[in-house]
Amino acid sequence: MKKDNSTEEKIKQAAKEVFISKGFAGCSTREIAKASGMNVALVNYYFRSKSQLFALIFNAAMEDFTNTMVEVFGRDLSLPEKMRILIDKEYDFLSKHPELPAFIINETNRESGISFTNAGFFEKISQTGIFEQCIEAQQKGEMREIDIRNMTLLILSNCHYPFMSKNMMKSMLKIDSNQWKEAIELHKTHVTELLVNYLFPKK
Amino acid sequence: MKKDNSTEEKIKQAAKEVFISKGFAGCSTREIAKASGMNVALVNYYFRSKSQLFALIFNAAMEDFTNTMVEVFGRDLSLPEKMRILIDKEYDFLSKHPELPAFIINETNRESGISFTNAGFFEKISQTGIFEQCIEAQQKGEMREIDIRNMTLLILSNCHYPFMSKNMMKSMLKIDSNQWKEAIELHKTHVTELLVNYLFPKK
DNA sequence: AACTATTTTAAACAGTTGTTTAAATTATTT
DNA sequence: AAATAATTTAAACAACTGTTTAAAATAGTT
Repeated sequence: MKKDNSTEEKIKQAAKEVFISKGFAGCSTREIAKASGMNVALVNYYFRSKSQLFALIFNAAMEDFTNTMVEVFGRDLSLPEKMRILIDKEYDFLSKHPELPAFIINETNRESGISFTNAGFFEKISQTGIFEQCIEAQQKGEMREIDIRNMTLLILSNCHYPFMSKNMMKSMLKIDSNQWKEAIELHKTHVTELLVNYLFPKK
Repeated sequence: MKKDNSTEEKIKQAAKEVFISKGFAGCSTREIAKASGMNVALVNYYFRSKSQLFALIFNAAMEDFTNTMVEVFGRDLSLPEKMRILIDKEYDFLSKHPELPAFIINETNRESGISFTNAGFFEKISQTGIFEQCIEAQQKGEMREIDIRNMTLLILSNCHYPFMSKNMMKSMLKIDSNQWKEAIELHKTHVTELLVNYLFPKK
């Protein structure tokens, strides 16, 4: 049937890069076609429309985006251990994919944007048993009384924002890329202590 | 001379709203013209080009964006007091302008985007004397040994991200706008304690 | 009043946008 | 080898993009 399935894959790969770095509104189908070495008609031949191709990319990105959390929460570890490992893994992952948080948040905010099926994030997190583990830890007095939503927001804020704000911080603080890299590496240790100390205070 | 200076002002006001909510790439000059009740030619008559109008809006937004920090740091207060007031004021400000952080960060990340003169942010912050106050507090042992850049990043992460991520969080956590509002109000208190406790630990 | 400068308008411009068409090419099946 | 199906191409489409033009309308000056 298919002469060369790598055409479809090439377009998808190029679309991923272009969409994530420029956003839906910031690029054209012709740009994606050129980046993949194909022509415009092929983009719509394989994916029907710019919007449908985008939805594909977005949902995959969302999957990657929430993967680490689901994976780490699902392990058999204490909460402070999970927290430390999660932050470490998030910083690792985002060092390789620094554009992802801004992409997700942007496109989620775009009017008439993605339908955002949520891809069952809440359910996946729920199935890890993290909620029960938190409630239990709170009853034992090992964890601060904090809504799980606020805990999530604290984690995401301190993991995502440093990468999203790279260019802004470089300009505001007048630092170059090397200094930023140093600052980020140091920042990870601050964030870890900050969150662990706050969420699991020693009496 | 000017028949009606409100024309220029109307366009500027409409441009501000449209640019901030849709971004430079996400809107057209015709959309701005229509939003202001004027026509396309007038936009370029008063502002020469979409880019120049955008630069005007962006720089003003950047000014608003960094205002609170400069203002609070310039007061005659202790560092923990400044921190508490700053967070309170940031949450107040961002409740009224929730789209601003995402706008600034997005446009700062856009390729061939704004020249971003920085508007002397670093100098303005420096002139408040906050750096010296931090060093002094650290020498007295009242403040944790932390680079001022990392301190800044901690503050911005925990103030900006909650507002930028509103739609994402609503979807991920399956909550409505009222629940989000409650969560944000609560979050402010968490962030305040989190940061004050970390930066100014009691021995 | 006539004249000048400023503001507003409608129309046009060249280029780009997402998408579709129909023909050409290639692969697969018979 | 012939017939069928899948893939690729170049070209076209209508709508929209930022910007400019020249004429019309208005305001200000003499």
